[in-house]
Amino acid sequence: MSNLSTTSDDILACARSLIVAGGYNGFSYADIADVVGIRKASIHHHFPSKVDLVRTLVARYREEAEAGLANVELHESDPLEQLGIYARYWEACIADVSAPFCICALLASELPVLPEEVGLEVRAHFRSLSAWLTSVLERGARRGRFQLVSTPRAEAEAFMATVHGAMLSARAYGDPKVFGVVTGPLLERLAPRSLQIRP
Amino acid sequence: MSNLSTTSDDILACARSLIVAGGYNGFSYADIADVVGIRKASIHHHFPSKVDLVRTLVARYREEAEAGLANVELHESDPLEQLGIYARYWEACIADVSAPFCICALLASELPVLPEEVGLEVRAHFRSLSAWLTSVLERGARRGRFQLVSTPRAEAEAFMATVHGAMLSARAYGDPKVFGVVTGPLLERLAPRSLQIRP
DNA sequence: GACTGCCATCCTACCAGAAGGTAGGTAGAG
DNA sequence: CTCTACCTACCTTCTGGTAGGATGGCAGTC
Repeated sequence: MSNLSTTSDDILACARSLIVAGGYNGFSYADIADVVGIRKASIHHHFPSKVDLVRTLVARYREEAEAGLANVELHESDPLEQLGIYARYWEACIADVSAPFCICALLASELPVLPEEVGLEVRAHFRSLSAWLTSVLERGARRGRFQLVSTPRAEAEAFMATVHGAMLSARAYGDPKVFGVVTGPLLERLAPRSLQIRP
Repeated sequence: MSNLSTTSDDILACARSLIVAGGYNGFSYADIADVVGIRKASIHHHFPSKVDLVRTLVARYREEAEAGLANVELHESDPLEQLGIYARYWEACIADVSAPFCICALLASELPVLPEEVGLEVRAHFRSLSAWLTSVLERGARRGRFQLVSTPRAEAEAFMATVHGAMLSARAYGDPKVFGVVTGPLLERLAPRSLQIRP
């Protein structure tokens, strides 16, 4: 039933983990070929160029992310819990070795040398994530659930930046726990104990 | 008087800006040769291998950073102002095009594919910066200048993560102002208005 | 069912250029 | 005479990418 062969997905999954490890210039078609068990040229059949590969990869990542956030919205209505689910999702990803970094955050750091088409996708993810966080914070503030120091937009940007920075620190220290140490108080601060008891 | 020729410094400065743009795998000896106006082979005279080049580059960066922080310590005794100087330093770097990213933060994102020797220097910078921030926050808390939610160490990690994430966001949005939007409230939060009037 | 053409997948074999790096030489300063 | 800084010329390996062929499944048609 799947309209895309498993090989194509394997290539994408492999490229994803390679990008997570070393960014756009940190891997080659040969690396993917080795892991997937296919010849270099065969990858070009599925993705004519490296730009094609990474662009579709990031586009799909964005879709998944947006679907994930929509799902959070669907199953949890409390803004604080929504942010908690988001933070704990990454905490889990970083704790097991599966995906210890957001590929868009990683690629954003090399934006100046990224192919334009890839860069556009990366920027779009930032806008989309920031928009969601802003809406959550806005709603939370309206309901008196959050105690915001500045505007929802600014708080959203700060939240996103801290999460991304926490990923970086966890990687730098080689210690997954750092992520939780940084992001835990982040939620705590948005909704101090006094607000924890729901009306 | 300088025990290192200007060429050597030129190479380092050039490599630095190239790394800021695209990380370890984002530049080549040929790129440096083009900019500095020298042949590829001549770079090998100053830095036998790429690892040598980047290791000394990061080592020097660390030295400069530590000297800079020591200097802050020397000229400003107020902890809040110290953090302010640090934050505004980066704000200025990002605002003009000079150095819109901390090379250690950038390199940390590609840590898994970095040569070990370079990785060690990068990690060392994180530890050193975190130690300084911790000491500043500790002192500030003792003096009743800061209102800390968690331990000085945790607050320091959060501060550092947020600054790094703010660099990333500024780059992703292509808008230097984002850095200030994120880091401004960060200081504001540590020392609320009520504490601003010094005893 | 057998024949046929088509298309997707994967292959071997190749290419040009870029990568990091080496060998060996020259010019000038001390 | 030596040492530093730089050069030309070259090497190997990797890079993303191409050309063209083998295989094999799946229509449609007789």
